[in-house]
Amino acid sequence: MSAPARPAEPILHVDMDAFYASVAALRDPSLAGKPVAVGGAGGRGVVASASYEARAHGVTSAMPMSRARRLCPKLVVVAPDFSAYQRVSEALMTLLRSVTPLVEPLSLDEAFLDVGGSVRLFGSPAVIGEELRRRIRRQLGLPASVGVAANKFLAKLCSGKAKPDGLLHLPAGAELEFLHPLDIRDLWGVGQQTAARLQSAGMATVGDVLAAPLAALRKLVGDASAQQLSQLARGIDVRRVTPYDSAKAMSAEETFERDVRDSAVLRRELLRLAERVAPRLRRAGVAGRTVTVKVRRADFTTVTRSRTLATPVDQANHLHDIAIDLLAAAGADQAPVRLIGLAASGLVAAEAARQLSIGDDDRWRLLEHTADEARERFGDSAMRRAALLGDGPPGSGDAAPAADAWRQHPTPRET
DNA sequence: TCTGGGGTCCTAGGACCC
DNA sequence: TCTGGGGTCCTAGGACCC
Repeated sequence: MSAPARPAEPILHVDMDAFYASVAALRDPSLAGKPVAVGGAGGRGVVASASYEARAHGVTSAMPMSRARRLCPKLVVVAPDFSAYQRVSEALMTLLRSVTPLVEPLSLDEAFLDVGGSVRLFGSPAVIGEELRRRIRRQLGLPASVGVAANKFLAKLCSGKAKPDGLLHLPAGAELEFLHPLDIRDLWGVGQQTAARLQSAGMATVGDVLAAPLAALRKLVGDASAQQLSQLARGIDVRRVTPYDSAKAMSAEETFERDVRDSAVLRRELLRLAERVAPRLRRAGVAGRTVTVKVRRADFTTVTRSRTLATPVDQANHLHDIAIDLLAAAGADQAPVRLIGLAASGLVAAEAARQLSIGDDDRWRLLEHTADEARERFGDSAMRRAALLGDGPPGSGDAAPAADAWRQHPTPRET
């Protein structure tokens, strides 16, 4: 008995349509058919997701909400609810995994599937794609689009062209004809800057990139991008569908409603950010070797300062101590600050980190571990630092003194 | 028009080692 | 006495993606 041949186009890209806006309409049916934008309603909010009715007025994601409202006066603005998206996402991924274990989530609402081994059970990739769309609609009540092609790049391109609520199958052999007339912005990795560079050299379509000598591309966009663009323009993409990839960094950041000059407020916000990042590190069982503070000034210039440690960290108090130093190094006291961020990267397994740590302060570890358990049981608001109690949202002005308790413990040494 | 938040990857320069 | 080249790590900045 011979196994069925692997189909020529085994890759699916499944992508929910206007995901956050669709979930909002599902929860509040009165929103159906209306122009809806999900995102920050504050002065500095941007659109995270717009319904197709809103898009008809020119509203797009990442657009400042103030501009979206001008473009579409009847726009209904809805605050994001990430726990709801998370629940829908988990149901979606479970549904996708019923077809193949080779599911690679790209974000909450999209994933690649390699269905090469599933065709005997479930039919051709296009048949599987249509069945998934039906089941997503029936079980989740939401529209999704699907691309079917020979590789990830082409499948994602197809799902984009199939939107909204459609499926596009690109048969093997038709790739070049399909790609040739597309805009350079359709190439993965070509954004505003790269597009401008390519255009300056007279390139407008994927066909133009295909015809360009590799050396010319290298001069325009650098070695790695040139190599990638050249391959993609030929419809070549050798990336495999990989079901699990460990995180490389974890971060949190906050844009203030009003620019902040008070460094005490900045230090307190760093504590709040450390309290968001540290539990996530521990939940994932990792610790960070490198800590980075990001400061965006009122004029939108962005400065980062980082430090790599001999001992990886996963405790908020350690993150905060290092962040305070980096904040000063970033010159945060020199101009009003618009945004502040904190990241842990160079993640290593926490067990390995423990063995590296010298003179570990066990009481702090116990304290944070206890806090983790309380959060697991009662939710994230269960445990809060005394220094942060009574705080309003960032930028609301009330400045509590920094907690002295934070200073009373050793900080991991630098390399 | 006035620009969120969470990520990944690339580039370039300098330190350091062999 | 002056000068190599490659490899790796670290830092800073930036482009891009959803």
